[in-house]
Amino acid sequence: MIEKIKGFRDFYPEDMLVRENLFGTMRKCARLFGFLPIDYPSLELLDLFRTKSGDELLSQTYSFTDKGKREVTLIPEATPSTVRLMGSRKDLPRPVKWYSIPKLWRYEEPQSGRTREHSQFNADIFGDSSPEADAEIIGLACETLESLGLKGSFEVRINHRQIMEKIMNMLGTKDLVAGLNIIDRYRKETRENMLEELTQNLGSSKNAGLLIEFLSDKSKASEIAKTIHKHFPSLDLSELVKGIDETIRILESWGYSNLVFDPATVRGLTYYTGIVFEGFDINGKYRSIFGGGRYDNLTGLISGQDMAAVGFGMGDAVLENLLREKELWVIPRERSRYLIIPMKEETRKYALELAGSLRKSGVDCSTMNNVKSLSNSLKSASSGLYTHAIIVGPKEMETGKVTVRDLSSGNQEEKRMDEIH
RNA sequence: GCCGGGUUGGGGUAGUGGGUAUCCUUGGGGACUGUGGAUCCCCGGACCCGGGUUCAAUUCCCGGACCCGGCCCCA
Repeated sequence: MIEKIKGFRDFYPEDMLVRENLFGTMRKCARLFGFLPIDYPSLELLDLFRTKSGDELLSQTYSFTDKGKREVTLIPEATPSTVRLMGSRKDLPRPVKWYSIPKLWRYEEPQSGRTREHSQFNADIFGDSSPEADAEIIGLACETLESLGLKGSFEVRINHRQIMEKIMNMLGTKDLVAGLNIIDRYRKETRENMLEELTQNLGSSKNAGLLIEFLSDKSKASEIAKTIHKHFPSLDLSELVKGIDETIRILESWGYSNLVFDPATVRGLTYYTGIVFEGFDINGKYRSIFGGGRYDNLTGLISGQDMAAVGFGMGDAVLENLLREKELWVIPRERSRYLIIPMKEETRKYALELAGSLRKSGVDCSTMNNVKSLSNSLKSASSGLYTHAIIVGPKEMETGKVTVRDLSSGNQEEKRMDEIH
């Protein structure tokens, strides 16, 4: 027996039926918001990811040199490929709204909610820098989770990169990127470590203390201005706050709740330029369900043409953890699956003919291809693969009707073929 | 890359420095000849891998792989 590769997953029908439904919901929601599907290779030149990231990310790619001596990698994220597609089609009317559900790979130690191969629902809007576009992106993420039955089970933590940059600069940061990186670890570190690292970064323990007070002040999203003013009364960020306020107002008008302003959400990636956000389960038990933000400069780096862009990614692993916890990881109620049971040898051919015509009319069915006692046949039929059994014996052949048995209730009735669906 | 805990048929388990490795379940076959999705009978299937200690290792020791979880990092 050959083992499968570490950190990769097999999926059996009982999970695939749920997963297909999950991805179906994502596609349906994307289309509701006016996004169109794209896809791209699983393998790309490593250079595509060099552009925007440092050695750290590159060391965590599933990469190798191919037979043509090219450095290639299984794609670790969706955005660079999406941007590459965007850059090759300068004829498209904007805004461009695309979604995809690629498999992504990362060479890291697997742990809860993180595997080496996962699927990620990804959506982006290009060429629209408005607060409305930000709202559409976050709204799509929210709508997807709500469609899955998670309304009220998650919150969206929202922040803005430029707000944080202004604050960090005011507090005297010596290294903005490093500073944001420290903030990104806020919920994982002890207060002492935070204070020490931020004091180092800001060169002032007083300012580090002020910043920590601010970081811990998660508030309602509608009160961003108030919260910032409370901590930094001298700072005027009204222009920036205006945009993010508008985004939040739109989201609330669409009925999405549990939006919070969280100064500690900054996202690790360096390329974000505007709004940033992450979705978490309300108990904070899992890693982020989705995350994203505005990255107006990245398209320029990859495609040579600057373009506004905002997007998010939502992985399947954490989502599955959460759905299982909420007992929502269930095979959806769907179309019936019939098993046609021939009672006698002489009815086998009839059973096959029946299957043929049922399929022509769009009914999912299989035939049992051997003849056993009826109780044994029903036992086989009740393995969970089928919702109904169709019993055909000499009697049915004569009358032209069949006996249809509901395998969950045990009820059965005589039906004409055109009554089966 | 680092740290902790695991690993016995497909799934769940019992047990042991020595003989045919336990039980349940699932799977296959049969009896039972149109409704007991039962019952009964039969069959298949496992000690993660490598090295060491030992007369003898599934069992003890070391290493590795994989699984679960944590760190780092987060796309």
